[in-house]
Amino acid sequence: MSELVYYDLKRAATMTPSMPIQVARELGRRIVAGTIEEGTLIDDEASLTERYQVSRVVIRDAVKILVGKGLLDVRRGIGTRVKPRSQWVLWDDDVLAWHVNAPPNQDYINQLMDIRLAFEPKASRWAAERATPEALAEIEAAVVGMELEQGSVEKFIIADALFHRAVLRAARNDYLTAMEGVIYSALLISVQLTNQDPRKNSSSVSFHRDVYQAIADKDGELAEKLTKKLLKDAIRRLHEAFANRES
Amino acid sequence: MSELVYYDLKRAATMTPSMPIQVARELGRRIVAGTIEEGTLIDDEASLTERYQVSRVVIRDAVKILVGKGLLDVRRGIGTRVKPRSQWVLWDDDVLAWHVNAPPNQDYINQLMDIRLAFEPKASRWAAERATPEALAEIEAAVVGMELEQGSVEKFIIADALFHRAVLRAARNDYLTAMEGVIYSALLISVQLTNQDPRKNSSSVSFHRDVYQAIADKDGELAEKLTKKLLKDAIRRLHEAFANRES
DNA sequence: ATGTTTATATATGTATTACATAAATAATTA
DNA sequence: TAATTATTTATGTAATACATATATAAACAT
Repeated sequence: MSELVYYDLKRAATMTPSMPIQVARELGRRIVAGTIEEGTLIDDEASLTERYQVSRVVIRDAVKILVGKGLLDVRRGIGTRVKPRSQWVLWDDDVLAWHVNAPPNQDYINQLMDIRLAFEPKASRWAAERATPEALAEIEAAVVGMELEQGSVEKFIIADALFHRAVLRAARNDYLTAMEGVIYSALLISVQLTNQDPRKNSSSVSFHRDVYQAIADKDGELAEKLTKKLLKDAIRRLHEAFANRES
Repeated sequence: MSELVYYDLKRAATMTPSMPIQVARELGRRIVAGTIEEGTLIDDEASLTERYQVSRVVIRDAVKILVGKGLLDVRRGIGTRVKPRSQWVLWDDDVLAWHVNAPPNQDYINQLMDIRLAFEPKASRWAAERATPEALAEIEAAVVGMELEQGSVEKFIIADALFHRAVLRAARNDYLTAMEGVIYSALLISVQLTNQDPRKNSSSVSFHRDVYQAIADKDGELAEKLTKKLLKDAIRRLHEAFANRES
């Protein structure tokens, strides 16, 4: 489980990604994980051609993908350098996905959860105000999916992610919709960090149903409040896990 | 004024962008503006090579940039198709910049402002709670910049943008910091839509100073509230402008 | 000895040609 | 008529050559 689940959720799991994409992922993962440090010059095109046994065209394509995500900076005569993290396109789906495989970082997950706390309660409110019947049905389907549990931890997390995605979509704002990656990344990293079976939080599923009910009842105020509560509970459990980790 | 100011703010204004970037911008602008419609097949590589008088390598690089932003979908044997807007990487800086030059769209600016309303008040609160002295100084400098007005509308807008950016940075969350583009895009489009001199809103500048003061006083509650008020006022003025537009 | 200019090495940028491969369409055959 | 097989179209990859920006080293003049 991990990055692969992320790509599943994004339906971006092509059977055989093109060669430049494969190389870009390989390099991207290493950069995000910190294996290749910021400011470092990576191998030149000739060496990479050798290492990955592909033509220069493929290498250059791969590098260009990472330049687009702000991970690399290419300058002729000099080479290709890893950009400082502050300049990465953090909202990018691949960058978010690669973080799932990176070494656990408490500060990072805190930032993700803060962002969720900023957006999702508002999204719930807007969903209550303007969700279409289809969007409502999608949210409820996700709740049902969580309730069934479906046997595996992985499937439970996917159902959880689908719930939050459905709420974002119901809010009918393209920028919110485009934020689903933050949720996937946060959920997947949380599970790894706490190292707990999320299904054991007995209250969690009913919390989700309550949010759905508030949205279905078009009670924006309540939907916002409950979503905030739901997220703060998740954050609390994360902090508890950190505390245990230390000891 | 327009897209160029956006790039100024992002400090991305290279004197001479590489040829692939030039071609990508040309195509990107047209797609975002809707000149090239969704689902359309764009010209094939040979034709584009002809039109722009560059090699196939350059065309392919340009196309690949737009693929990275979700604007194009390339499939061999078929050609290159404009993806539906729902799949664009709306958070991308270039995509946001190109929207500034696109035909005015009320629904779009509403979405941008809703997003600002979701995260900026929270950002102000966090800024009040954790801003460093340097970050505080940056915010105040921006307020002073607005107060001086500096003669031109353009410079005033830039000062305004710098204020909101400084607040985001002060909140010390990398994902917030990476959202500055939304603010630039929203400000630039707003000015075009209302077609008013923003300096004429006499209350606006003092509102900004009030927000700064709350942050400096570490009063998160107040900072959040004032920012919400400031944004709602901006939204109200936008709606008034729309009303006048109709008549 | 120091500062400036000039050559050279290095690495990416662009152009060109050739061929591979996926997808759609047309032609052929059972 | 349906299934199969060419053929066409357009992108994917490879290889080579040369252009150009940058840094480093060498030569030179003061």
